[in-house]
Amino acid sequence: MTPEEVARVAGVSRATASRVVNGACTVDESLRHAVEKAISSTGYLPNIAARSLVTRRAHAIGLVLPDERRMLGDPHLASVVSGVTRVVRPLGIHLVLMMTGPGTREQALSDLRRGRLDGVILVHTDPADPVPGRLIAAGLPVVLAGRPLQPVPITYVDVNQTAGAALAAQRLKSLGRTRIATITGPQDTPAGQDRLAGFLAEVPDAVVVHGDFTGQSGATAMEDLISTCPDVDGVFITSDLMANGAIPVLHRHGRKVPDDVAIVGFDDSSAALTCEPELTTVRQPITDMAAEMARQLIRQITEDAPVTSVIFEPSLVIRGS
Amino acid sequence: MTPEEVARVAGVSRATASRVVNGACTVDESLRHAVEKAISSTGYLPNIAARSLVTRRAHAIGLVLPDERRMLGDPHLASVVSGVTRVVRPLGIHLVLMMTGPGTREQALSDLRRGRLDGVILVHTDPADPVPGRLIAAGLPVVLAGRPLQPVPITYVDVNQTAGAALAAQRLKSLGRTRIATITGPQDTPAGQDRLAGFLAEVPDAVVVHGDFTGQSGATAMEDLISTCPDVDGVFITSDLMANGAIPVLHRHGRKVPDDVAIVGFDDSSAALTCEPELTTVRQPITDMAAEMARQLIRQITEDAPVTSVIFEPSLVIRGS
DNA sequence: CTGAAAGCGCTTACAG
DNA sequence: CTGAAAGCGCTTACAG
Repeated sequence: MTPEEVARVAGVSRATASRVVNGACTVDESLRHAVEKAISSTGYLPNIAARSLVTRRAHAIGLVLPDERRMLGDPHLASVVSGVTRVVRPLGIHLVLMMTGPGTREQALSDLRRGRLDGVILVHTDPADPVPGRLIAAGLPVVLAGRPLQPVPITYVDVNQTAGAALAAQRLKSLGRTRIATITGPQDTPAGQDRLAGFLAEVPDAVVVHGDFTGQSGATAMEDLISTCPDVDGVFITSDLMANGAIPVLHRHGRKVPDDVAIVGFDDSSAALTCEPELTTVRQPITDMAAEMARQLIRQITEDAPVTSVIFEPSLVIRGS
Repeated sequence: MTPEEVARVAGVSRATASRVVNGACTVDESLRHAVEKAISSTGYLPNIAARSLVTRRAHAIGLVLPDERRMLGDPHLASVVSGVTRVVRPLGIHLVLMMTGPGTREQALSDLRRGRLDGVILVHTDPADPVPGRLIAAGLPVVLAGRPLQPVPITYVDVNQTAGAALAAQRLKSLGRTRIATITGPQDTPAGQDRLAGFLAEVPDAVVVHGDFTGQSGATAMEDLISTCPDVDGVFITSDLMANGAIPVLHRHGRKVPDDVAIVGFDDSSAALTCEPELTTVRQPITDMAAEMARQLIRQITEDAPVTSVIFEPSLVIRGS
């Protein structure tokens, strides 16, 4: 269990034992072998705190999420965690989850500074939040999930929102729909803006009703839409969650999906499968995107890489709507 | 930034500075004041790795989740994280998320042993998984989310599943329903078993159809139920997710909810609100339960508390179904 | 109540 | 290639 023990059993010094543990290539083959044997026979596990103290690396990254209210019912969380875990786990890096609460936005910053965290991934950050700016100013490793509202020099990964919206438009048009509408996301977010702009570029005369990505807002927006534009026959609903709320409203008004009204969603989250019928939607590869965020963050930590952005291409998943 | 600096500015020794930082009560008031001033003027933040090295405490706990496939679409994750965060954050304890992947179940155990984690909360552990047993055997701090299938001496927190099922039964009976059924959860889990047993205790002649808590299984089970028992007028669906899948099937068969068939779910997760109509359901206070798990775990870590179990009472949330 | 000193378990120049 | 030694930043008996 103790490093001295390992060294003694292997007949070498502690320094050599340490070198073997850390995979240094400047160790004689026979000594390396002896040490490896000693390690497995003693069941030795190096103490991370001691290592961190000298290497100045915590081997932990933070995933900073919005508050509980905004996360509840969010179908992405598990996928994001899964994607980050996939790259972080093999490296022995811990993923620490920080859900924003009242007065705790500075926690990540402080953890970074005191060496408890090597970097952070920021999800759904409020544009008014000063913390990201301070992280960048301090030169600390940080990656954003999604393009920031203001163009700041920060690494982020996103899906090509505009292209996704175009995919939805093309689908609706190829179905021969002529009275087309869209239910938007919040217009103070890049995703909300881009999905609308991308759609209007393809369907300039689309009817626009505003939502905020939640199921509740999808239902309300659909009520609006039906009364404003009763002959609507195709709608691009810019999140699966909103589609989930909107489709029952159509049913209640006696419209069949997709016969009377065709629907295309956005996300391809688990919410797409709880729609009835199952939702045709624009797929965002969330898990892969999360994995890429982790990779970018680790690059920044280990080799202070330049600021970049990586954009994934969306695809259309055709189901029953 | 460095502890020497703080000590020098305050005109005391490093030991005294350290005592103030750690809130020792054996420090003269005036010195304490000087140190506090020096800390804030220098912006000093103690290094956690160094502290961990000597206190042998990582100030981090693990939340061990099932694999991605089982977590996808799980509406509880955000609530659990939120509840744990609520107690852990003020204590400066990190929450590290470990999503089980192939060949990684031992990670938590190894982290615990090498002092990277002070304890773990295990969620939805596979009954066949040997890891929990080894954790207990090693005397490591661990808390289970939900009663274990086999009675093992381990601390857990759960909801009173039987009482919850009884609540559902009483609701259906009070509505005057006479042809009552239930869609069960997996019968190899305590929750699945208890919700069925509790319901049958109240409605011995209930029709029983099996599900596995997923939306997909809810839909399938409801198809079965309608053909087996076309005059059913009330059903206890033992998870909100299953209800989410089952209700559209009823609509498709022309049954109105709740007029023709009344539905009671279980969980009161976000899935209850995406049902149409909104779901009447048995509420499990997941966030409070998660907070309690964290508290129990911390007690074990700091004072090796005895094994206990704490059971929360469910309540009925009446909505539109 | 306070300070000098030892020690927690590692890594890594520095000699050899 | 290898080992003796210093040092990472803390805490905590131990004297005083």
